[in-house]
Amino acid sequence: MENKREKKRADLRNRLIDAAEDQITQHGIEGLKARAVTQQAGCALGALYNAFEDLDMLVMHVNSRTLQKLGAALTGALPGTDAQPEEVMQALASAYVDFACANQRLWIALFDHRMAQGREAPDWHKQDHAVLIKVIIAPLKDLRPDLDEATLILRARTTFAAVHGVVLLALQGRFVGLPMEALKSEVSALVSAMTRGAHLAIPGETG
Amino acid sequence: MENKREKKRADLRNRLIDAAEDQITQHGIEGLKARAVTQQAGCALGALYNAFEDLDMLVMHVNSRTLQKLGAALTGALPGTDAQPEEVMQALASAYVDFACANQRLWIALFDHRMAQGREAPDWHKQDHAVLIKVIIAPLKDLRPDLDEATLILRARTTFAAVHGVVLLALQGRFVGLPMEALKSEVSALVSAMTRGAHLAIPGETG
DNA sequence: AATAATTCTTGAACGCCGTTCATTTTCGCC
DNA sequence: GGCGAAAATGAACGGCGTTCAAGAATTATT
Repeated sequence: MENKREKKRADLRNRLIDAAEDQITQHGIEGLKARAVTQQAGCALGALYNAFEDLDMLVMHVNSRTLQKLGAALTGALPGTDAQPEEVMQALASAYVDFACANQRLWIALFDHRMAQGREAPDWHKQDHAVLIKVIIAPLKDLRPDLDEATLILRARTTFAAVHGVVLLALQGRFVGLPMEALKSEVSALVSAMTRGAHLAIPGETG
Repeated sequence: MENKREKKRADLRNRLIDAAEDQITQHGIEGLKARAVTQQAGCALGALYNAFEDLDMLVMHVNSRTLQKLGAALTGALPGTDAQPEEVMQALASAYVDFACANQRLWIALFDHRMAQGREAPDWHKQDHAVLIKVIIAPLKDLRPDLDEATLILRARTTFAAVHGVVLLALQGRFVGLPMEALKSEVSALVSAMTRGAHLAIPGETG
C-alpha cells in the first residue's frame, strides 16, 4: 500500500493549512511564523518543507481556501434571475464588504501576501481569483450590452478593483481610508454611481 | 557652536533618507535592508538608530517625501478655474496614474508599508496624506452641492480609494488587476461613470 | 519473513535580518 | 587643554526562514 504514505502526507498538509489559517486569523499574515505553525500542527519544523515548498506556498493554500469561501459568499448573495442589474451589483458589493469585515485578517492576507522577488504565484492559485470577476460579468453585460467580451472583462476588473480599493483602505485603517461606520453606505453609493454612469455612458466613450 | 552637531546630524539623516529612497527605487520596499542603506549613506550600521528611531521611521520619511512629490504632481495637474468639475477629476486621476507608473516602487511603498504590531504612524506623517483628499473636494463640491461638508469628505475618500484600487491591482500585477495598457482608459471610464453618476444621484440616496 | 530501497521526520545548525550595546571618537564648552 | 555629553562604530544578540545529516518509518523485493 502506497496509501499510508499519501494519507499521512495529506493529513499533515491539512493540519498545516489549518494551523496557518488559525495563526493568520489570530495574528495577521505578518505574524505567521514557521515555528508556531509547525508546533500547532504537531510536527517538527523541518516537516513543513517536506509538505510544502516553503512558507509562501503554505500561505497560497490558505488563500485559496479563503477565495473559495469568498466565492461561495458572493454567489450565495446573488438575487434571483429577475433582479435588476444594479440590484445584483449592490448585492455583490455588499457581500464583499461583509466578507472582508467578517474575515479581516484572512481577507487582508489575500492581497498583502506577495511572493519573493521574481517568483510568481502558481497557476492553480491564480485561477482561484477568477470567481471575483466572473460574478460581475453577468450584471455588467446587462448594463452595457454595447461592450464586446474583452472590454467587458476589463470593465469587470475595474469595477471590482474600485470597490476593493475602498474596502482595503478602510480596513487597513489608513488615514485616507473611510471610517468603518461609513464603509457600507459609501460602497453602495459608489456602486450606484458606477451603474448609473454605466447606464448613460455612450458607446464611443473613452475606454 | 552647537551648529556643527546639528548640521552633521541633519546631513546624516538626509543621506540616510536619500539612500533609503534609492534602495526602495531599486529593490522595492521589501528589499530595503539596514546594512545596505547605511553602507550607501556612508555610515556605520548603528548610526541609523541614532539618526532615527528605527528602520520603519526612516521609511516614513521616504514616504513623506514621496507624498510631497505626489501632492505637487496633483496640484500641478489642476486645470484653470474655468474647467468643468469632471475635467478636473479626470486631470487628477490621470496625474495620479502617471505618478504611480513613473514611481512604481516608491508609490507602492506608500501603501505597502505597515508599522509593527500595535504601533501607529506619527501625526506629521498622517497629515502628509491629506493632500490626496484635499484636491478632490473642490470639484466634488461642484458636482454635489447638496452634500454637507462631512459627507463631502467621506465621498472624496471614496472617490480616491476607488481610483487607487484600480491602480493598485494593476501595478501589483495581480491576476484580477488590469493590464497596464488598459489602465489609463479604464480609470478614465471609472471617473466618468462616477462623476456622471454623481451628477444624477438624488439627494436622498443611500450614503 | 527478511532485507534492501525509498521516503519521511527531526531538531540542530546556517545565514540573514533588525536592533542593541560597550567602546572609542568627536564635539561643545569652560 | 581638559571635561562631560553626544555620536560613531561594528561585534554581538535574538529571531527568522530554510537546509541538512542522521535516524525512523514505510514500501518494494526476494
